Amino acid sequence: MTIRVLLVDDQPLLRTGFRLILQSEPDIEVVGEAGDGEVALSQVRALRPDVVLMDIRMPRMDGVEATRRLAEFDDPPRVLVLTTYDLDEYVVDSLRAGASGFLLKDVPAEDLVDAVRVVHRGEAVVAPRVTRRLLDRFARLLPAPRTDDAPLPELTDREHQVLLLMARGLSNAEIAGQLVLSETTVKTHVSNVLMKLGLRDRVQAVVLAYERGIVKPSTS
Amino acid sequence: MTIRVLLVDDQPLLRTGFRLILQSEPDIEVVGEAGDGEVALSQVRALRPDVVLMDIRMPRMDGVEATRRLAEFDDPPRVLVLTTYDLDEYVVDSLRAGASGFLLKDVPAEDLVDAVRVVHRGEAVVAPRVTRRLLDRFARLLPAPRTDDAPLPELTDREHQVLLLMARGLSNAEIAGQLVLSETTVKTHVSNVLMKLGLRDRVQAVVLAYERGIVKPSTS
DNA sequence: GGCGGCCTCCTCCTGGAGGAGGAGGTCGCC
DNA sequence: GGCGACCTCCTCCTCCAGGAGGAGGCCGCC
Repeated sequence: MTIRVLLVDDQPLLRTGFRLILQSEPDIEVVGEAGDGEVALSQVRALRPDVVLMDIRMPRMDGVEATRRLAEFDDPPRVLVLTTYDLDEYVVDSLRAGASGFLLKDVPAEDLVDAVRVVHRGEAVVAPRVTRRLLDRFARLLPAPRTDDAPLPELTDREHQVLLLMARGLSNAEIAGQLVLSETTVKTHVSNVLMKLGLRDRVQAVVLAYERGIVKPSTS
Repeated sequence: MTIRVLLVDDQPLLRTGFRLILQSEPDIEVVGEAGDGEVALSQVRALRPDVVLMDIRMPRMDGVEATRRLAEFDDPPRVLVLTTYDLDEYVVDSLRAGASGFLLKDVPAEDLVDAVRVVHRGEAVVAPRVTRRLLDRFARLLPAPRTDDAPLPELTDREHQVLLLMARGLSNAEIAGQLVLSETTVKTHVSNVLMKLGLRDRVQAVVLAYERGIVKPSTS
């Protein structure tokens, strides 16, 4: 089983270069090429590659848009984005579009073939220079610097457990059902949680749970 | 100029293994070891390493906390986190703490020394298996372009306003005070919000507000 | 003008939430 | 054994939340 690769770049010379590199690997097969995003889409439909090496800047349809369209395919190929510059927005947009990796075009041959194998097995790879920027940006997006001035060590396991269920919008009766307890017991735990955290009601408990990162959004 | 490395792991055997791998590289020098986070901090002060290989799970002070403290140093070392499992929370917490890389402990020797060089020159590296999860998570955090376009189109301005205050933990009476309304009116708006969104009570409204990104956990 | 959407406020009513104040149980520690 | 922390489950009580079913006023549109 070879890894079927499609090359997408508007510069024929670059495609040739990549083809030479990849073709010399026994487990990789370059099944086609495309010079813009639209051709890439039809090539993917026709050739069913496993991995697409995708340039960002291309005429007609750019790599980001093409990646986005590919993500809507049944059994879509993995997309490995290749950019000349490590520009943040390209990286972020591609990622949002569903790419599995980002490399710079000056990538060493060995790293390129490694990356093809990595994305093919469902993992992801990002060029180190890009990773740094990506992590910086990621860190800024994260729930916050977490000033752990007032942690919540005072909560017992049971109380913490109840808090988590509360934070998912469950009523006392539902929590009781979930934990196989009487509603009375749940009310006791809830009361203790509120008292310990200095809160008025379960609504504030939910707010605190999200603000402190005890529960995090986007689980759904 | 060699790269000065400090090994931090509570398992001496692992430290020895890493030491052997790194020591064989001409441009890398292992200047010290530490068995927990606290020792690591004093070692960094004394030895001024360029790169710290940091385990996550350790007694006394774990790797995440140690990384966070290191970030507050003048001219802090780069931290390369090593963990046994590719657990999401560790990754995210480490990055937030300021780590420059994240590797699994079963990393091939060659990749390890590469990673040390990469973080030393200010770039970053993440294990492919972890990268996939990280990117998925990152993608969810990003300002979603289309799914967020019409999350709650049916809410009127007033209802949306009430929802925001509800999501901050305010009671009906407090919302009424805030918006200069009667409590009755607020209750009407709340009821409408719940009905339109198909929710049971304000607790679920708060959960939805956070999950849909209508309100976001903030630094404050 | 009439109609519909939105905002405002009302009363009556039920149910759940949460506090007060218990009690019995297990477990680990001194 | 005694003590304290934790988990479990009571009862009585109050109060807010939320539904049902209104009503009047404003505004834009046909």
